[in-house]
Amino acid sequence: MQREETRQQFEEAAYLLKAVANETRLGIIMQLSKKEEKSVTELMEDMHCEQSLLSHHLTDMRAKGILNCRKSGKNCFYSIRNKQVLQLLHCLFQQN
Amino acid sequence: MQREETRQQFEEAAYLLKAVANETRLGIIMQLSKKEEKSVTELMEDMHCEQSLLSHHLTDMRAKGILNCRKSGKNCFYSIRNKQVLQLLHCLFQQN
DNA sequence: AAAATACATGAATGCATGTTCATATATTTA
DNA sequence: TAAATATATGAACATGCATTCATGTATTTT
Repeated sequence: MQREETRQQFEEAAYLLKAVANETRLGIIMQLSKKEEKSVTELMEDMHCEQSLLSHHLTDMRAKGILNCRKSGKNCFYSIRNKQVLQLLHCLFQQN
Repeated sequence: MQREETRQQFEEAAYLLKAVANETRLGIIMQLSKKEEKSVTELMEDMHCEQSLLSHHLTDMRAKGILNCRKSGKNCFYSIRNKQVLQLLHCLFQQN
């Protein structure tokens, strides 16, 4: 595919898109866009999502640099690290 | 997950994201964002992408309502149908 | 009408992803 | 210190997706 720099940009963009191209993940990002940080339990309740499934997604998005995690006692507070996903979310849900 | 309307919005958004979350597909969209419409051969050359692979992606994106196809003689001219992907592309590659 | 061109299709394969279930770990509370 | 709470992890499985190869089909050119 075209110039090498462009190709790499596409690889990176595709990587990011893949990392969020999922209903549950978009839900997580949406929730975290509303409240700086939320615990897993909080997310579970907001989203009616099963603990284990949520945890897998959170762990994975964290590993991919999309989310941050702050531990505090029994809780784990997640927040958005890669701000580009916020723009993406906005772009997807803007009301034109 | 949250209110049903929101859930559905997320499903739709995830569907769109999945449909473009791929290096080759982003390349196609980028090319088509530069020139209203292009034939498969033209895309092949621009992208150094194998015919069959390209065709699969094109067919699929067309089936998903992202691209349009206009036949003319031996050629098939593809163009962008779902304009939202242009916004997405712009969002992904804007230079801040 | 035969050959060439442009594109699509389908099978096969391998890898990635989403989900569930069971279980582990760390922390706190009783 | 035992039980409860919050979260993570890993195996297992099913499904999806990207890619390649071989071949099909339609159109055009010779």
